[in-house]
Amino acid sequence: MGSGRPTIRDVAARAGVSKSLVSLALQDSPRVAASTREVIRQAADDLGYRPNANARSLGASRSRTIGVFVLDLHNPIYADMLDGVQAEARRNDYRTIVVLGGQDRRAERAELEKLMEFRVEGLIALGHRLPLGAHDAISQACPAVLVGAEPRSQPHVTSVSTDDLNGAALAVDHLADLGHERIVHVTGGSSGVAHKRERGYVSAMVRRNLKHRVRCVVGGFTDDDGYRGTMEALRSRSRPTALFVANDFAAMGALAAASDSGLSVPGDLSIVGFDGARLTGLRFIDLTTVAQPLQEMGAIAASRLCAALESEDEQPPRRIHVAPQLVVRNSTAPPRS
Amino acid sequence: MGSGRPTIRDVAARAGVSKSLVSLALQDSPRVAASTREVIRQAADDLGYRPNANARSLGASRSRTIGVFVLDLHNPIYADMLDGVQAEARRNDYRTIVVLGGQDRRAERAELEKLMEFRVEGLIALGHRLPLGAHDAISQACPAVLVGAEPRSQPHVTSVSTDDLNGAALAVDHLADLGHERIVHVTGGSSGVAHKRERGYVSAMVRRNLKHRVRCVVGGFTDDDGYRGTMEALRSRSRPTALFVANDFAAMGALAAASDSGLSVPGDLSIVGFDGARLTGLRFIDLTTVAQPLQEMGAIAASRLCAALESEDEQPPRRIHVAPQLVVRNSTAPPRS
DNA sequence: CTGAAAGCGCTTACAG
DNA sequence: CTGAAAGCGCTTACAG
Repeated sequence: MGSGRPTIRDVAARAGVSKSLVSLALQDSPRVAASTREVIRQAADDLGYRPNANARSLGASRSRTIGVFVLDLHNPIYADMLDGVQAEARRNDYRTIVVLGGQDRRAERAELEKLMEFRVEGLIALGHRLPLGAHDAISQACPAVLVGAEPRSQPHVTSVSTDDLNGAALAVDHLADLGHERIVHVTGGSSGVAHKRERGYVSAMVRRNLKHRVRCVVGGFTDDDGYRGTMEALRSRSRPTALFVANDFAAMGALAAASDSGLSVPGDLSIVGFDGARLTGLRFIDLTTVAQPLQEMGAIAASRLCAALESEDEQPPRRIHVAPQLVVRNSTAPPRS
Repeated sequence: MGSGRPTIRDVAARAGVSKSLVSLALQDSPRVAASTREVIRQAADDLGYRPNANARSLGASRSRTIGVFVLDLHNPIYADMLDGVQAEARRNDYRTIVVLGGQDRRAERAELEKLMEFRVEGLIALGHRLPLGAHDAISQACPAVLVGAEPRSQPHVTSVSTDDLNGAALAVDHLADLGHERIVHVTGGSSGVAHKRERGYVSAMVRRNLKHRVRCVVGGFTDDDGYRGTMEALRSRSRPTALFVANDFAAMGALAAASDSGLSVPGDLSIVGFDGARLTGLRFIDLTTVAQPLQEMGAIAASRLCAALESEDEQPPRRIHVAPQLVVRNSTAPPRS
């Protein structure tokens, strides 16, 4: 196929002009007469002409394409981020190519190579870490922005992440305002994001004069992790009345642990998650959570990246923080008096 | 950027051979001497050479790329399908470009145009319908396969879908085997897939001599739809003891409706979903469901498409059906005696 | 087994 | 405002 499709040359012939003019006209260049432009447009339409993106990239020596690496499509928060990225990229007249990570390292590298072979001009990584091998990509002068975390060791990468400290504070304040004191944190494990949420919890507890109540149990970011962490928290003699769980998946595990322990939520136990995946809004889940502005984060990343690509001079890398928002649903209530 | 990167010409110079030979060697052509090949490989490595996919597509007049249209990334079943597609495409040495639908029609068309501009050689659509405008793409001799439904009006499109009739039968048999008789179906609405599941339910009920118990209430494929449908089903004087719900999202709505009605699941009410999204395996959900072999479906689609692209002669379109499998979890049990 | 040449479909100075 | 020409980085007959 391919050779059957009309090319710029066919359009030129039909419009009775040169190829160059067709190219210019289709780019909306002001250098072509309005009337000519119309004739060319018409000819292109008549022929059902579609530009060949590959040829265009090659000819222009730039692809106007940005690569989007999605760490784990099974976590729906990335779908939201992706929506934001796509919309903003389109607005800036950039194409996107999305590839998936998360499986084995080999596949992940291969996907990244693919991006490089397409000659993407920039990279957006959605996830809590840069994809393996991204370092190469970046050092080869392809600007990158990480959405969802701050890279520890890549100061030259721009990042867009939620203010996790403040997010944790929102959760603690909400629970404390309801009258809870025995608020336990089921942590997210040892990642950077998890640590921040943990630190945020601790300082908020201190600020609320609940320093003596501070207690963390180790969890993680999966359903299982949340389940186990919660079970451990509940084993304590002075049972918590509320849990702040590191993310929504783990919070769903906490919900299950509560139920398995014969505790009703929010009657016996209040639970707050983190992330604001749409899923948590399902009636059956109905989880109070600290929502990240996911679409906005994607949009900001795309808009930054496009700006960096447009301007010639190097943009300084930045750590951009967005504000989380507490979404109160049915998993939290005042403690039983 | 771009011009800074090494090209085939740089590799040729370093290896002391012609560009043609480099091209051939990198394609693993048997026409180049093993020793030469090694020299060339080495040179390429030394330079950190990465082929330019755009140039390659243009030069070869084919892209070795297939476009994947994903209807709704927020439904996690598509992530599973996508895994299958990607793995199989890679195995066949095809690249994939994935684009997202589901928002407004304009955006959907634009995404499809993008695919065409990349000159994808084939199209895989993940969802219950072909994307708007796909008809153009297909008529332009780009073979397409639809995963997740059978297109009603496009006989020239190959499709891979679950045997919904049989799937519904699995659900009914499971419930009937447990001893249920008042099994109500909360339908998926008016789509083709929904109709098949409904028909499957009816014939299975008849086969089990439960014809007099057949009862459908209108639902849909969302959480809300399932909630409303279930509420209606429960309002009846002879309350059902079991529900077969059209998909997993709706089944989660059913779970919520049961809970809001003070009914325990599976004690007072058994619920079976359909799709087998990973989500349903979460402890807190723990839903018995008719699982589609999602990854396999994606893989089959990719493998068919690649085969069609390799062989010169037109492949006849096919309706491929895969077998669903019942996953028994904790939302079903014998009825209270 | 290897090389010189033409071509893929665009874009972009450069002239006019 | 318009056209002829060179070039983007590959691949692919065609010779040898």
